[in-house]
Amino acid sequence: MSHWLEILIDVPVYTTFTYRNPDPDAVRQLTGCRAEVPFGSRFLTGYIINSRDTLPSSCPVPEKEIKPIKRIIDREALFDDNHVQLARWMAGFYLCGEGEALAAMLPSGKRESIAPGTDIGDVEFSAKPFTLSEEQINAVSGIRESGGEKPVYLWGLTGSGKTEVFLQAAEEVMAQGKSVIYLVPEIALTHQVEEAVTARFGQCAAVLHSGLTGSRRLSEWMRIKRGDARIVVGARSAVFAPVCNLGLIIIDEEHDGSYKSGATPRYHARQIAMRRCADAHCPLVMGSATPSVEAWHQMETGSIERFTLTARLSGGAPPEITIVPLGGETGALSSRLVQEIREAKEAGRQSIIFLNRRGFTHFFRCNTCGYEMKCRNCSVPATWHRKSGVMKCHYCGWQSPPPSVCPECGSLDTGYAGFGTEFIEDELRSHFPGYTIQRIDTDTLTVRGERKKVLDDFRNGRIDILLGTQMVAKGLNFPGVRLVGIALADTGLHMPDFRAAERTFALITQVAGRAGRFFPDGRVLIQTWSPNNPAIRLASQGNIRAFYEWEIGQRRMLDFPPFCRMVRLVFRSKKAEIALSGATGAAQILAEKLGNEGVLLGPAECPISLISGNYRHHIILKGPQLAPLLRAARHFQTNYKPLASLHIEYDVDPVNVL
DNA sequence: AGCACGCCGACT
DNA sequence: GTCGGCGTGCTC
Repeated sequence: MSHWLEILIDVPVYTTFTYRNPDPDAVRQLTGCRAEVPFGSRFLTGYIINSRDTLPSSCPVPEKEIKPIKRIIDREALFDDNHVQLARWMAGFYLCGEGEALAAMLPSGKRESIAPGTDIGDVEFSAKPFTLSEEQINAVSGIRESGGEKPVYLWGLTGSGKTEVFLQAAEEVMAQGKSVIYLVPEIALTHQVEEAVTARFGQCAAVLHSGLTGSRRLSEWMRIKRGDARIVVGARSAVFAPVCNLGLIIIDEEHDGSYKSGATPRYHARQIAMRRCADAHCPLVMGSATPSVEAWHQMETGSIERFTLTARLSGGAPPEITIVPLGGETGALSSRLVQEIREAKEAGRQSIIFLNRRGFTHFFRCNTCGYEMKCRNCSVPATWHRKSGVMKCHYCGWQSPPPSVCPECGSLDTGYAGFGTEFIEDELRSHFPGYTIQRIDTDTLTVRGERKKVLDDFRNGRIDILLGTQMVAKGLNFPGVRLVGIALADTGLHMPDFRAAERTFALITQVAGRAGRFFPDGRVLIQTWSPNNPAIRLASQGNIRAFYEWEIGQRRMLDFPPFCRMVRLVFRSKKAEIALSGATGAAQILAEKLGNEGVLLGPAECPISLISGNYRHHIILKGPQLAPLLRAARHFQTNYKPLASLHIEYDVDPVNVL
């Protein structure tokens, strides 16, 4: 009966397209299905958002020139009007096309990049119903009573029992016939939560993340859509799960940066969750030991309800944390750290050594002329990987043989500096020849399932020292660990990014949480060049409140979030002049449109001015209210068409500004 | 985004 | 004389 189909397409244009329905008499629901459509000279996937008998007045094309769709892809609808409404809102909020927004929500959209992660963790909770502490009971009723009015936050250290509260709240909501979305930061952690959720809720659990194969993802999606699954565990994009009758969204490890999408549309799962929960009038609960500064500020000002969990349920005690100032030692491991590793082993216990930097050494430099080797395509140093014998770029993967003399001046007086995990591994082996030592980072893990084996070995005591990057920090719990050593706490500290302190603090606190969860004698050593830096000092004192007070003071003083909102525009081009002139021209238009409702910073080179051969300049719009910033950016976006060789990225509420 | 159309330099 | 560079405009 419907002759015309309104269709969204995943291209950066800001309109819907109208197509002819080749089979208007068929009785079949087309809205919510995908279709293959001719688009210019090619065929693309389109999303049917409406079907109607009269031609939409907005359609600029004469009736006879409207093309028919080629075929319908789906047998039953993938999405409904809620998704379309959400996509419309997202497109406005995140400055993208509606088709791009819808495509990002659906299981068949462009694949999100897969974050490197571990593929197994362990389960820190049992499947049985729990006996909850008083604090936990209060938190559960807080969630129940929040009724969607304001989000609830569970603030508590690792092991304080957040997960049990989440599961209890989920159970209550599901008992009322409603559905739950349970977000975790990365695929690695979905497995352990999935196991717990499946153990508790059986077949009504589903998983959704970009690591699943397309068909598996689609079948999980449809199970959820049909109401066969009522609790969904997943990473960022699971916030779009098509649950029937949404009753609760849980965001575990809320502070984690992977909730922010790194590609257009650059949405934040927390923002989407707030929107969905507000629409559904249902509770939103987040949890972390180290909340984002924004969330903390909202707790202080009362727009998020905080519940504090203090009890350490696993029977351990907070670890003793010691700062080891660097200097005066040769090598990467201080004698203090070496001594503590030995003592742990002699006590029959294990150590974890953490360093957030891969490779052997981070810099190659010439002591004569000051030359520093950089990636050819990116403005970042090339890292020496000794085992594979190459200099590598961690941004674009560029590789080059290591120079034997300075390529600039020919001097033989060259050296390496800035050690990585590979270097530490070497040093550990020479200090502890009889110990079993295992390194875990993206360089050592090539075979799928290898991580699980290494982590199982470690848990079962077959490894004395586990060494690695973030991978050893997130979500893992090992009963036998006595010592956690942070080889260098400073790595993220000096990044030219207003969140550097926040990230450093969170990372140290999270890593420290790996020690002493099951024994009262957990120890953490933090090696650093900056022992007096507030992020490091306060993390070592376990003084979380003091850190937020200090950091929020800094943000207030410098007028950064949460005291302002930001929209960032990145102009990139293979040609430096085009990136620069694009940004300069845009700045004029934007500044004029913005008026006095915000300030425009830049244009300036991005801190990482070249990535994969693209020169990058940016502009940051900053102001007390987001709406005027969005208006200015949207005005620019619609009225200004850049050269094809210039790419503009829009980032609303950016999480990093590199 | 991608792709075609269209107008100016070094090649069989 | 042509091949092909990438600037420009459009996609129902």
